Amino acid sequence: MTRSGKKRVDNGGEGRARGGRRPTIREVSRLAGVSHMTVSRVIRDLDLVQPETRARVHKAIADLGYVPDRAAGSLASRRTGFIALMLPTLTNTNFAAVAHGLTDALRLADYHLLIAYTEYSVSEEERQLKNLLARRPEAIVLTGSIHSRAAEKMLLASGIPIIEIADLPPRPIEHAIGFSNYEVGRTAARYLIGKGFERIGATASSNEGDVIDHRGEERMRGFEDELKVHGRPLDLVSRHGHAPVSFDHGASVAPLLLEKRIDAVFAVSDLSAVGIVMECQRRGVIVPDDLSVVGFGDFEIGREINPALTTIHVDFHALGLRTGRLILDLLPPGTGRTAQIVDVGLTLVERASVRGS
Amino acid sequence: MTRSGKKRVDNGGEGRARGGRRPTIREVSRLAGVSHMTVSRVIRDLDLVQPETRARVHKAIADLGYVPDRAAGSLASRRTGFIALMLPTLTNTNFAAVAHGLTDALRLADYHLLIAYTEYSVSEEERQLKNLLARRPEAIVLTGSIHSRAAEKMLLASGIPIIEIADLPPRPIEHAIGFSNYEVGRTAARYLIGKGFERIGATASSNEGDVIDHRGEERMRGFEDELKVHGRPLDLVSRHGHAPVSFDHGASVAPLLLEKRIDAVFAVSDLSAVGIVMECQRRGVIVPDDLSVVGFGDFEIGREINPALTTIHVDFHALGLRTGRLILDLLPPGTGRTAQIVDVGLTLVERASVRGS
DNA sequence: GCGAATCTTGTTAACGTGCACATTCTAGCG
DNA sequence: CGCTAGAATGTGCACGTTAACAAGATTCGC
Repeated sequence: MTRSGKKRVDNGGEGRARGGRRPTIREVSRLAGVSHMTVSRVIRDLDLVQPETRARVHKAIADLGYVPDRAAGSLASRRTGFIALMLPTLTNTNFAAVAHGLTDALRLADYHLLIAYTEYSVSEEERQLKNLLARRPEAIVLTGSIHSRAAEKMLLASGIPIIEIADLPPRPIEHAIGFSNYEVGRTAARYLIGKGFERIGATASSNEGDVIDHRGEERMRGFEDELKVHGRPLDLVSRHGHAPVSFDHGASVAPLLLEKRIDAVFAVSDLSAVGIVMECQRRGVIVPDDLSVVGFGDFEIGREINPALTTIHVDFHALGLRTGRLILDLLPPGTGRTAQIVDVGLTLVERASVRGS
Repeated sequence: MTRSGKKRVDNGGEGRARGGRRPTIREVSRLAGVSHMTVSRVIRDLDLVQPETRARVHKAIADLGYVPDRAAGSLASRRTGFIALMLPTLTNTNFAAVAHGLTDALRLADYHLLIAYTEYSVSEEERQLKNLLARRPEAIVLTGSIHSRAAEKMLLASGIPIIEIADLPPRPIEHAIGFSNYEVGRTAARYLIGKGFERIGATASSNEGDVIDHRGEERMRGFEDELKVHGRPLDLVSRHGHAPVSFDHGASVAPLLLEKRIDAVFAVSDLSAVGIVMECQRRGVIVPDDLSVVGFGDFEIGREINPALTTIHVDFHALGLRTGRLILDLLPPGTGRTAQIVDVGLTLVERASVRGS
């Protein structure tokens, strides 16, 4: 007991809160007349505490307004209860839906999401990743498949489950839950070719330096490859502006499409597609008679506009849920670490923005 | 030195990583041939380390792939680097913009946002709050002004800066950065009355039990009060569906508005307003000739639709930035704690969805 | 009614870092 | 050359919790 003598004696009272600082588990234990471990057991609901003791502890907790300190708990238990999530942006309702789905799956297990966003920059991803890993997340979820060398190295060294979502990389780092953006592009191209269109185009952002919408680019690649397979020219496929695309991107691209006398266009995102439709409205160009439009992402707005937007649907909320459940499966220590690759698939939703549908 | 003798000797090597566990600052220090404090200083960039020592430490960090453990750092320094942010939902680009703005302001200071969302439920807010406080955030940002008694108590007891955003409560808990939702409603009403409309309506969600869009309701209240001031009837103001409103809400509400032969309608959110405009398009009802529409929030889509939506604009990204900067001002210990109340104002943006504009 | 099993509670030592203070080293000065 | 101020680095412990194990209390079977 040599150490107790050195302790500051700034809280003579039994379990009284110390100057300004938040009460600790020991203060609760003193007030309740038990050891701090008993309090710890009550907090974590460990079921080995007698009802009356438990009640006494609960009262002390309430009286003091005690809130456990998870940082201390994390250190002792080596479990932080953090899941890291890295997204390109939050101002895209589909990505936000992923975050919601993940949270919904993890809520009961008392996990917290640590969200970072990269603005589509590979170097920013690396920077954010370093910050996130310092919080010792128990799993890390990230979008896309393009990462910096250093980022991949950090991920591998972290020793935690790594889940890439919203794409199916050819060589996933570990787990992957998503769909093939390449197939999205092919599906769109096949659909438009099947509808008998002659002058088929596509539009996306151009990739400038570090800022790359890799998944959008995959969709473009699939689209182009499918055109090639059918012996179609690629000269109507174009890239403009910087990632991410937006309504405005579509609106500003529309005149270029019309100039090229395109019959049908695939936009790598509904946002852009909606922008195109709106600009056509303004110019008296009839969609789908004069120009047919296919988007991607099945954003809510696509269902509301006139004509309603034909698009390729992916259930992003479900994707988040699924990811959350995978994490819950993976986390109990000793769980086998065979890599999971899940294709959640995609659906072409025919609405009215394509002629002949 | 009685304790060192008891230490486990599972890492005989100098600074070699221990079985599966991540390297610690002490392993780095051994490899670099310095004390752990020197490493700590290098990590935190404290400028009292000789260049060559610093280089040696950096090399050791790189060789081991060392990543500092912020949970341990938090415990020791009593500073977690967390800012808590509670939003109704993330799938609303304006709230997402707040999160972006906040992150942008805090990025350099190495803070992490801890985001929770309440789905517009007061009890869920309380639950989330308890979880958040266990992470010992250094400040907490929350939306709106309605909280449970227990939540307010926890907030006050936390001892950290509390910032309510996106509204200006009559009696803020502490700081507030936002605008008056009540004034939004009044502004909309004044505008429509000024334009000479006779049959003026408004639409919002109805509040069911625990799930309340309080800020939307404030806008409605302001709208109604202004109608009253001008001796107008309130029978065209109605509430339908549950929060949050959406495009679909507007679309399903539109027929009811048309049935009532309303001239002009204020929707508490652009999302709903856009839905109304789209449904009118479908029914051959001309906006603004047959029905004028005013929204709120200035969502990007409102600028794209035809006719473009007249709305009330608030810069949510700037609101987030401003909040971040306030936090940075507030955090250095010893900073005066006079409550800051900031009105970021609002602007009516006239576009084409109102007749006579 | 006594020993073993079980249930309940307590004791001690980590967890990995930062603070406060102590110590060593270096340069400058008379 | 000795002394001192200041720069550079080191020592010991505390931060608030949980894991592991120990010990006391209670129950049960025969």
